[in-house]
Amino acid sequence: MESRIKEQDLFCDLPMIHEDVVRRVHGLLPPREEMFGLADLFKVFGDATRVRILCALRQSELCVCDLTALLDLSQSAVSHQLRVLKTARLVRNRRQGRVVYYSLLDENVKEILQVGLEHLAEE
Amino acid sequence: MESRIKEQDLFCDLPMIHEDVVRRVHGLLPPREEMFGLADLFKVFGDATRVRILCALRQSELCVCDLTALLDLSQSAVSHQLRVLKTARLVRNRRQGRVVYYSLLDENVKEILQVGLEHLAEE
DNA sequence: ATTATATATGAAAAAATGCTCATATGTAAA
DNA sequence: TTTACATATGAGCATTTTTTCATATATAAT
Repeated sequence: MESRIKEQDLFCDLPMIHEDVVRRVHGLLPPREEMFGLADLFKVFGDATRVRILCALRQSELCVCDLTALLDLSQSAVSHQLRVLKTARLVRNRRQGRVVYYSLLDENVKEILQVGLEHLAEE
Repeated sequence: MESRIKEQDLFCDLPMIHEDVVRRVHGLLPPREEMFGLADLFKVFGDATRVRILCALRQSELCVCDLTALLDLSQSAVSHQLRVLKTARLVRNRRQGRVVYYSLLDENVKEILQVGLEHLAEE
């Protein structure tokens, strides 16, 4: 993955650096793990197929077949992406007979989509 | 990229599909372009290096050299990612002499980071 | 039990992404 | 104008990601 910041690496060897600012910002950064987690979270949102799935589930619980119909993708591709979404804990599912229904896990997921959409609207 | 949804593709040929629900959800989906734009937006947030850059810029305007010092990356890598961030209109820059300072473009970017961090905290 | 159907999954192809290296550009100082 | 330095960028490589294809699993109906 990536190596830890060592103290001697905190500042580059160039003369024009703003040491004081860098040191202060470094102290205010979220923990490393948190930033990596944040990137991983957004990464899941960063795919058109998954966004479309999430937007659909925002309206209603849907089964895999429903989603396959809505998106122009193979059932396999949809299933694979649903697994990604479930692993990331953005959706949950329940089985009824041989049909598996998916829905958004919580309001937070809706909110993230919402903030993103609002950002796009403001341009 | 991806082909348009044709009317005959709206429903798959399986018998157990919930036609009514799918049709309703289809009408409520954001425009195709918007969902693709949303995915592209989150894609930019979906990388640890860029998230770290954004978290740093959340605290203060910084020059490329500062960022290179904060992250354990090459100046080239930082510059490349800054270009991605700028193209996505998440950061802006100003030149002062030969130093280029970067900062977040607007409050919206902070907000997106914030919502993401809050989601992580709720687990 | 056998067949049908909805979903899941492994492997491999295909596509996208991020980094490094070398080098270019732009500005300032000598 | 020559040199130095901060930043930018193109090309190539390595890695990751997403899709497809074939097939497996799970449940229901016959």
